[in-house]
Amino acid sequence: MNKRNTTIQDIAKAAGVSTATVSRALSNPELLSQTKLLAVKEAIKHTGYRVNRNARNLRKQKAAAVLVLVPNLGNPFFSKILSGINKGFSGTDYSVLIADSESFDDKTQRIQNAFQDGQIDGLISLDGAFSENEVAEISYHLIDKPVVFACEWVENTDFSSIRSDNDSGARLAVQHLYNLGHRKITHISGPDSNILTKVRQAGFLSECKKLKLELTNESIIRGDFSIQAGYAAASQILSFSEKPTAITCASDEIAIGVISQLRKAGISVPNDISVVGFDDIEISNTYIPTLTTVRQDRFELGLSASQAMVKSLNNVKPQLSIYNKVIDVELVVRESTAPPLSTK
Amino acid sequence: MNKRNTTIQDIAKAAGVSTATVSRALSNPELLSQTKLLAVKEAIKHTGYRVNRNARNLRKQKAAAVLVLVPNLGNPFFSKILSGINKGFSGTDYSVLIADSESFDDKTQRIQNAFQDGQIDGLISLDGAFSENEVAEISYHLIDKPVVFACEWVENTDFSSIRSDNDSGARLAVQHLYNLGHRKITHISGPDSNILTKVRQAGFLSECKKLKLELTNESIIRGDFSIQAGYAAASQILSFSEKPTAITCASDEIAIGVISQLRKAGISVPNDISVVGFDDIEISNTYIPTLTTVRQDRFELGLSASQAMVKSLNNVKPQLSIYNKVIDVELVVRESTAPPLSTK
DNA sequence: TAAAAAAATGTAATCGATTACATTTTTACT
DNA sequence: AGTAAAAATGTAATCGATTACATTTTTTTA
Repeated sequence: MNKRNTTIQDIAKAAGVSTATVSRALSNPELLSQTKLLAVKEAIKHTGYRVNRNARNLRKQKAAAVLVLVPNLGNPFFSKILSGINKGFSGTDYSVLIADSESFDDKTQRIQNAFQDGQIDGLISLDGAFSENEVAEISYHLIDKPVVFACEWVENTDFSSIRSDNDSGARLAVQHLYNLGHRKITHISGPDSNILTKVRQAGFLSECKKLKLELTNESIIRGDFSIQAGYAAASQILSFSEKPTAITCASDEIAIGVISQLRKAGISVPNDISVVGFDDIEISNTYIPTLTTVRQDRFELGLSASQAMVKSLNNVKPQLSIYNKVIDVELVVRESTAPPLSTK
Repeated sequence: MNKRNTTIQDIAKAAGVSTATVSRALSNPELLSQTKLLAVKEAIKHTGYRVNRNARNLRKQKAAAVLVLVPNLGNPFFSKILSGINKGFSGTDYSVLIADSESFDDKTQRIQNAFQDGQIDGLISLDGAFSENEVAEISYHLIDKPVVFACEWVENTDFSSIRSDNDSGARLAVQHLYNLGHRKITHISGPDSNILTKVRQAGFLSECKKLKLELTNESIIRGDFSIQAGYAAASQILSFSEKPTAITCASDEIAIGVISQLRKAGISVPNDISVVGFDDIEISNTYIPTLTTVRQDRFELGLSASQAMVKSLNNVKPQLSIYNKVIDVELVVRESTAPPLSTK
């Protein structure tokens, strides 16, 4: 089994043609006569020949691979996005490399290296946490290399991005609560620097204003996206003199943390306080109570991102953000929201 | 920025040495005199030169990449394992390719192709669902190519594998319930064909026998690892004339499904029935009730697998399973288990 | 200090496919 | 039928690093 590899030379000999013809049979079959094409195909089938990627890539100066940068691979939130990305590349002959932002201290460097090493042709980043400097670095060194942001993105750049309609999502949550009769709503936000947080919070505030809901400095609690942040936020809320009747969260994890902590304090969701999450992660549909939340189509996010990347790769276009897409979100009403006590 | 790449020739010229010397400076610096080494290093630093992976790999007949086969990328269970795998390869110059078993119909073919194409040097499979034929295929064609199974594995093969101590896990769950006073326990198992299921179920049965617990044909309910399977199992249990006082599950998802469904039928966990999960996924610690479960160290699983792979890769050893490892599990006692009603 | 051994360095072939350019064959047209 | 245009095919250079083998330099040894 392990002599020398079958090469294009072998095929050429077997089919009685030149190596150029074999190569053409592989990548531009329409250039060949039926006769030769058939002969080559026959020889290929017969020997089980497969092209050597390294040789092809070296000659073509391609990597035939794309790097996916994930902020934290251990976080299950990203798995569905990855799945979508993978789907988008199946059928193409690109490989998907996955890297975890957390695992190296200079991700900009790491990205540049990967490009320079000829390891990748493009970058899909689920991580939007890049400083202005870093973006400048990337833009400068990676001119005409395709970069697509998925889920998160970086403000004021020309990079393509595929994102959920976070603004609408935040508004839908408020509207839903408003329609149930809630008038005092608190928003638990994510980390300051995060773009999703900003947009969702802005949507929340804007919609509250639109509905003429009172806003105080207790209307926003800052956290991160974690369950622990939910715990902390719940504790804060418990200390408020006038408690909200409803809470919208920047993530489902926060929502779960909040609910779990409120419950420990004897406050029932949704009887005493309603809670809306964001994302619709796996567990939301089976948590007790099941979670009313804003669904992001994570698979679609990944799929669209990879499709945009494939297009970019084929056109060898500069990174002008030709491929931007905002994906609709949807409010999923479940058990964690109900009319406020006063109206019952 | 985008002229010709800096090559080893450029460095050679700049440093006043031959290309061979530059190459040695890169991979066998100990062969060089300080003088030349320094000159080369200087030139490299100065030009920002990076080796072209395709050229190197072509010449060395390596891919410098490993394929990770995931049964279902969309399932968050795998993300922590992936994270561990990634960690294990950071610092090496191997890339990690990820593929989703679900996304192609003939995974054996896919694996072989990846090897033949020179795309990968090794395979880490989180997917243990290979038929005898498939294993034979792989063994035959991939002689001396390293293959490591992580989490799942295939019986009666020589492939390396890193796995949790599933048997102990199952036993720990039974012992815990037994100690609480439970005498009638039902196990909700996973899909028939799955190796994890088999081992956990065997552990359950064996431990029950050891403790002289009565076993009936209602002692095992077959499902899959999903929440839905938990729903279904709960419905079945509700129909039993004599209900168990405790349930052990082949996964946390099942456990959550069971709890959620029992609750809808007015049965409280742990007051009426105790439930133990398996895995300790993210949510288990915040589900209501928080879940007593058997923790698998998924990160460690991935890390060990990648370390075994790196070793195999370096030794170019055949796939004799030199690198097997069983990782300890741990029972995490939380709220979903309590003494049975009768003893209260 | 000369010869032998060891260390350092260089030359050039090599990995396997692609493709610019050259040549041959076929088709189309007058 | 003869020629121009188009299609098919071939030849050989090329992508960039590695390494077998050859050669030079340095160190060791007698």
